[in-house]
Amino acid sequence: MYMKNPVELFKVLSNETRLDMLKWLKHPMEHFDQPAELLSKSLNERGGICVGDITEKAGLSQSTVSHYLTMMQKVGLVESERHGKWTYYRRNEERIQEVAAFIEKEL
Amino acid sequence: MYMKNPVELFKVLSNETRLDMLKWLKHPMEHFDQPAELLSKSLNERGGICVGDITEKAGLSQSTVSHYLTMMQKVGLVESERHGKWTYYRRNEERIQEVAAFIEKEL
DNA sequence: TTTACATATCGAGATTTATCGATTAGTATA
DNA sequence: TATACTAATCGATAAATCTCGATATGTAAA
Repeated sequence: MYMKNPVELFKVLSNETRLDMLKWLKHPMEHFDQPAELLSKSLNERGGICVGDITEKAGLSQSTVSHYLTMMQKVGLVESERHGKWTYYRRNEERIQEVAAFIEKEL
Repeated sequence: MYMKNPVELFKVLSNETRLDMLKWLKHPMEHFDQPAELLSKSLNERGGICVGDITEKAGLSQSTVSHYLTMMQKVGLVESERHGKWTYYRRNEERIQEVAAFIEKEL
């Protein structure tokens, strides 16, 4: 079981907005339903959502949201992919299951 | 799945000492092995450890450790039982498994 | 090659958490 | 009941986190 720094991970998880973001990214279609002509902007081929859309949904500043996403990426909860001007973020489901397994067996 | 306030829970988990305490309480015999004549002070019938012993092990002040244990109890990670002058704390294994299940299925 | 736009980073003030020593509250014993 | 001891609470300071606006960086289009 690999869990390098549980404290950092839990710090990232101890914020309402960041938890919301994980939830939104779990079901992007439900939370980011846009007109069809905008879908190509919002959703890349693997379901990632761009920072701008997440910012709008979160109701916080762009800098804060970008910072949050970077934190989440650093502990492996999400991964990102840049396409042109946009950076798309999506959940790292494997990592999330690792976290669950860590708590179940090692906490 | 019952998880009233995940943010509070994760806040409690985002501290090295509190994580250590959970680990110590998981295997009390390994971490609190005392001379036989002191066992009755250290261990109550269900494996709880008293605040004094945890304080000594943690290397923080008594007030801090008591505060930490109270936090952990409030989110259900541990439970306590008072016997005379001592309050014995032990893990709430059911709750910990609930947390794992929450992350696995709902995060 | 300017310009425009999306995201990332920086610096700072407000809020929250960590941690202590001192004190208070319970409990048992002399 | 006076004393001693364990744990909980209180008040305060230091450290960390939250969050913003401003600025910088990267990319595409004019």
